[in-house]
Amino acid sequence: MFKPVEEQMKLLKKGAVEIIQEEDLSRKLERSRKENQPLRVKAGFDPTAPDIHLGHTVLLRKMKHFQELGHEVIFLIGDFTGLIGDPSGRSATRPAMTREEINKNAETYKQQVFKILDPEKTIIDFNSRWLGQLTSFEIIKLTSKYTVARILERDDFTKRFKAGLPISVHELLYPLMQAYDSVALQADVELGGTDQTFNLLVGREIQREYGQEPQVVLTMPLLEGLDGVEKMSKSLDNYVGINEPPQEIFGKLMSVSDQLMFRYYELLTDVETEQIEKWKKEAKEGQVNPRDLKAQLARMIVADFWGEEEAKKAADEFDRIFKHKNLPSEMEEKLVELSQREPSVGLVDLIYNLGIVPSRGEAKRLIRQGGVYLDGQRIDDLEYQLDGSKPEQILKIGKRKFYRLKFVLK
RNA sequence: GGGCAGGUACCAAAGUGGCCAAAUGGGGCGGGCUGUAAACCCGCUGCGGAGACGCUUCGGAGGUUCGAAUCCUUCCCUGCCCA
Repeated sequence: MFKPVEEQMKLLKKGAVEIIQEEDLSRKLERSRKENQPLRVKAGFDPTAPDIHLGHTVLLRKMKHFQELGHEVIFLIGDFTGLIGDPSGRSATRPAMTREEINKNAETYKQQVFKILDPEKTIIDFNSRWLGQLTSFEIIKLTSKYTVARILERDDFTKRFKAGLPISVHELLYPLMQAYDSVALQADVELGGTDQTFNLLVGREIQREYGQEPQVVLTMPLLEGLDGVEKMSKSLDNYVGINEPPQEIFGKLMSVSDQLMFRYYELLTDVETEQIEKWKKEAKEGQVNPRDLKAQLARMIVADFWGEEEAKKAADEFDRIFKHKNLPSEMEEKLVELSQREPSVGLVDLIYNLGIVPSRGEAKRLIRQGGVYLDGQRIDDLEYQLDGSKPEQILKIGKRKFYRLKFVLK
């Protein structure tokens, strides 16, 4: 029932930064195959960020690989952390979340996560189930199994400590709590981002202390955001949310650099590494137009979340607007009411009043700089008056924003 | 509790009585080039105004001054050192 170990390893290694220890993983796979027992694979998630973007999917996709190979994947929601308020975000102490909030977030998580994971095969669990049961005696016992010096080895603790930034005691406890999750779940493998390496390794130590075979740690890279430099995050606004409309996802992916495109192929698709390398070479030698590769990538990713049909539509629409410079097939409509007697309105007022820009100054700036088109005609006159007797006009702001203006006279 | 250093626009950071709506860099936005690439080039980036200019801003409040981001008082916040 399980595929040969070598074949499994190949898929599992794709995109991974580190596997500690690779031999351990082979051995576990070997045994699982022999005993026909799936591996227990754990990945933890914070209950605070229910808005999933492509960065999160790197890990989810790896979980999916395990599922496809027949293993048991546990999607662990760190609700215990949420309940007591994890301050590691520093600047402002994060307020503790309520049970209701966490449950709500968990629901949102499920909806989004199952766009990638197989709902039939995914076990969702909450770590409060066991962490909430620990007695203070047991907690002390747990903390006795690790030393302060070792905890401080963790890179960000070291940095904060050296920089004189505060580290509260319970933050020191988190790696241990997370490690205990592995004990409770008897995890064979734990997945996480490279930023989690330390915590994942503590899991190995603690499992050993509790007489379990240590888990294999598999880390995935943090996905670079659209800028290609910073990691993808909502706060930097360089992300692609998986709930965004197909058009939006497609467009954002097309704006990515060629270099980043290959990276995305590696981490966000199941295209084999050899194929990607081949494309890389071909693109460099001019045999393939990188644009086409990018369009294909964008289409694959849209298809993951919206299905093949929507993806094709998004691709066609994209070509339509940017390759053939046509109007998009669907545009946001804006109703403009004008008085019968004087059916005209100043362009600046219009843009501002429709809420397209935050201030009149911004509207003027756009016009002055030649970013405003009306029915395909660039308008750079600040005084320009729109004629409301023409009931429908197309307003274009910048390269991507289109509005269908409908004038209503009363 | 004592001592010290700080809090400036979206972020970083200069400015330490008028020339400051505030240098510079990043980010963002618009334009050019292009493959809606990236890189690069140009411009814009508090609000109102076509403009002249006016108004609101440099942690909060109050004060000195013809004039304050800059000086004084006080309060709040952050970090460091000592205890």
